[in-house]
Amino acid sequence: MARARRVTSVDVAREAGVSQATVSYVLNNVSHQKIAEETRQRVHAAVEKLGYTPSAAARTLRLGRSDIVLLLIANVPLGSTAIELIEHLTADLERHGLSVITRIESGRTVASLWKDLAPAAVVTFAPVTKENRADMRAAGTYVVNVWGDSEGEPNVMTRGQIRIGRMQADHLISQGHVRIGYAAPADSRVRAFFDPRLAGVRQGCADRGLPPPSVREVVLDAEAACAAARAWRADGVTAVCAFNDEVAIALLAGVRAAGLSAPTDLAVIGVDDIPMARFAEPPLTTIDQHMEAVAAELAGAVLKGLERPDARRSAPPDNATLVVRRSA
Amino acid sequence: MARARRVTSVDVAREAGVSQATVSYVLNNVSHQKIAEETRQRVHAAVEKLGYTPSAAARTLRLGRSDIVLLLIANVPLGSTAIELIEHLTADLERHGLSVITRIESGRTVASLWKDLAPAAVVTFAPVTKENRADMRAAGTYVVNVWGDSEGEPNVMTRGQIRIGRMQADHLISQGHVRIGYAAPADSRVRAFFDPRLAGVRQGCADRGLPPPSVREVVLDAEAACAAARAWRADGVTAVCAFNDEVAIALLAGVRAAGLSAPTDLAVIGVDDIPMARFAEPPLTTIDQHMEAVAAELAGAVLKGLERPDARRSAPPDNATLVVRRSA
DNA sequence: GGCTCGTCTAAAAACGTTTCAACACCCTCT
DNA sequence: AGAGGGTGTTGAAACGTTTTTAGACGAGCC
Repeated sequence: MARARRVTSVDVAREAGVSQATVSYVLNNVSHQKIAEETRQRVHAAVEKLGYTPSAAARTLRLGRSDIVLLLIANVPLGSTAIELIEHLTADLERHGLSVITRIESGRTVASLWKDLAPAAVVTFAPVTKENRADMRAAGTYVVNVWGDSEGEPNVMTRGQIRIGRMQADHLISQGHVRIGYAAPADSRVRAFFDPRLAGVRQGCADRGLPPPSVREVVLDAEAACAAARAWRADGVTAVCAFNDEVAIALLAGVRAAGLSAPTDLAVIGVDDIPMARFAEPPLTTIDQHMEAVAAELAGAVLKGLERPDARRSAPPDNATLVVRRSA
Repeated sequence: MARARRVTSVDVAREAGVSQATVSYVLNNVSHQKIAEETRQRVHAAVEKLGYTPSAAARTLRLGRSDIVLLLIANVPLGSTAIELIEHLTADLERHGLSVITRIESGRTVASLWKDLAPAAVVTFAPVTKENRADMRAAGTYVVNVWGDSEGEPNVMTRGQIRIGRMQADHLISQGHVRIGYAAPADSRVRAFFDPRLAGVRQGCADRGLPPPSVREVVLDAEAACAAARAWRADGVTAVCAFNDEVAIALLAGVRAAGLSAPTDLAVIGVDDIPMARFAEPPLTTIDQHMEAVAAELAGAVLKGLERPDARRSAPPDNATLVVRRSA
């Protein structure tokens, strides 16, 4: 038995007793073409009756562009926070007819995939070379920078991430700490988020007239973390902002290993509020990001870039909350 | 300035002095059509010279199927193990001209995305309804089941995951434990991997004539884990296989909270060897999965399903290693 | 009535592939 | 000498959209 032929727009046209062109006009809500209300109804009825779904391939071929938004993600573990962000972003854009697709990237294979998909937009959570970005733009793909500072190009997430660092610093300072440390991740793949957060901490210190934070890398290893804790103590640092909860937890382990205790000897604050933060010894004080707000901002940027009429860019003021436990 | 026109196969044909059909035959290595070696060379030279890349959209339109492999992932945190699996799978399939794309799925929107992409294959790390699977198959998409038991349909990963559970049990038994427990994850979204691993543990116990494992859910919460630890002790259980390292670490926290100590009162073994396993108190004994082997097996299944000529299915015998630390 | 004008619909031309059917050409066989 | 059978190549027809261009129709105006 032959595979059932696909329902095409010409079938719909026949069913509705109109031409293929009219079907297209109706379905795409073309503005420069007036369609009689009654015709419109008939077309929609036919679509419904036949169960018509347009062929994305044909559409892409004709338009030279698909309805796909490509999310490039670095090959780094994705915590529940990241997953949540992706999910909200997917849902938000889906609502506007855009299909979000993610690609875990380690190498330089972006180009070929991009050519294959001809996506409407690319969101870069992973590093993309400047020339790749230029190529994409030249071909009409809208590129949203999330990764790194992207050499002067605007970066949507930066502002929010600075605020996160700022909140960390503010909390520690409000507890009376004066000499602040910053625990950087050893994994360079997460620099994208690390830089702005550190900037936020710097800002926080500067605004209160405190010395800039003392930055150290904390490897996820007990001895290394222990050494770092000791070094900070030796510098007179009494509280540390950690890049995220994982780093914070490793550091807490180091603190214990050094025979010190948190928060009296060294206070520690993380970011993300991962499930395990509760089990840390002591339970970890941290910053909980509101991913639906972050996602909404990102989705807004994409829609604005695509010049969708319904793109309303609402800057979310409250994208994070402080969760006070016992470590700071 | 008008956007530069795309280089098409007709340009290549003109440059090489042959017809479009010939270009297509050469580039696709069509078997039923003989091509003179000299012509073949000319075509390749022209492709090179003009920098021709075929339009995936046109190809998809014509063939009704794209070169995309869609990875459906549950909206669950992806540890480095999972990321590694995805990366290897991507690389493996890329080598065969297939583009891997992942989709983080929480809802039922698979269908629309699938229709848009017309992927060659779908790999389900997330639940997909039976009828969705049937639809896809009917449309010619090859579906690789990874999630759950999929109602009798073959599942590529099951065998390997059973082996993981088996290894956990074997280690504990070799240490002299007789009454074994199984710490199940509270998150139902990971059942796909949970069921077969538990089956492996059951098998291990049965083969040595031991009673079946006592299964308890361990929520990622200190008190809950503490209660679970006590309950197991009360049942005479002396060692527990945890679904993964996170569960194991939570359980270890529970053991400490209960005033017990591992491994003397309760031995614990995990799966995955996540970075944090080293910091657990005591350092966690666990199973390290070899993701390149697992990915290779998965890639083999996909290629076999697509009937690619170069699909060689090598069953990897050694997909995991025991990492002995101090918790068991 | 003839004219323009506005509103609506339709025919047809792309978009860039793959593949069927046909065709030249040369060689061999009867 | 003509038929038959590979070889290597090609023209043209799909695939399912969107969009341009043109046309039909009725109404209003001189």
